[in-house]
Amino acid sequence: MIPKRGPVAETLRARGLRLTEPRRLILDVVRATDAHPSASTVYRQLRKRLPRVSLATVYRNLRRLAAEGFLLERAGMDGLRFDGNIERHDHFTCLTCRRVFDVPPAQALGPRRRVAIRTGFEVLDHRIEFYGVCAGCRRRRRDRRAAAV
Amino acid sequence: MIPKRGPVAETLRARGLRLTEPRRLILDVVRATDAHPSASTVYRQLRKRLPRVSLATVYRNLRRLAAEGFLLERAGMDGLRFDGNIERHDHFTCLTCRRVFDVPPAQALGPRRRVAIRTGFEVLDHRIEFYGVCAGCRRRRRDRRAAAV
DNA sequence: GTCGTTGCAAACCATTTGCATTAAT
DNA sequence: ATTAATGCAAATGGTTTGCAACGAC
Repeated sequence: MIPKRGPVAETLRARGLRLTEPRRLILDVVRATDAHPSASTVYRQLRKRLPRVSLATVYRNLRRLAAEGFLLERAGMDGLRFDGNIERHDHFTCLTCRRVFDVPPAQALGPRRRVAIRTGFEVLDHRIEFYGVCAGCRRRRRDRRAAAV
Repeated sequence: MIPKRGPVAETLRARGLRLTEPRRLILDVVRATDAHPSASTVYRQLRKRLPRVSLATVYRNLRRLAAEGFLLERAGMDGLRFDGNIERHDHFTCLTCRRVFDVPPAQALGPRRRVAIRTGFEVLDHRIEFYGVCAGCRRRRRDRRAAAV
């Protein structure tokens, strides 16, 4: 739970921004999950705590919070997503259930340097997206197979 | 230029699909560039050759061609993009000009196996997204600095 | 001739914006 | 008191869909 006074409030204030109730709760909702929610998912969650909030406010705050570095904005195949985890990390997308999981960052400094040398580009950052079948879907697949026998 | 008869036409026919003029030219347009065009960019290009074509046809074909494996569908921060290069490869996004460049695939089998072991997920594929400043933007930046002196 | 595909227009849906009002500082 | 932020409603813009006509096979 983000307090009304604290590092978040101060950082915002220093930039002429205010920690309003909707803003505080929106950051709260996104930080509380690792499911990379969409704006409308956040909205649905938020309304439980703040029934009069508008979807426009959710959008405005998600973008603003991302711009200020409190959240990460991600473009998924299914639209805009928000990530409360701002640490460096990679992602794993389950091709079966489509869920996106956080995974600890890979040490891919090798490839990074290689790209720089090959292309003359200045490589500042990188993310790896892994694709496959998550543990739950593997189990389900296995069970289904067993049942078919 | 994709011929009316050839591997593409045959693969499509085998799946009950037809190689129509719009479809042929759409695949052509996307394959002719490495700029990861959006639907409307493809549309603009296509109309030069087929003035009566509709945007709906472009969308329908891009999705269908991607579903059939002739193109890759990519979600960029600026919407849906299509990639005519279906070989395994990674991407480099210039943080200055926003362009996305293809880069040869990195040998990241190490990280891949590591993720599998750590998470119990079955990792089938992965893509690396690199971010930084491309050669053109670096040069421009350098020139601007030189001019400022 | 069959049936997948097209063009057109309307529908859809996520996201954004204008504006009068509210609330954080 | 000042002015950023909100709720609401309307607008926007990219993407999809229904349907009659068309065209690949």
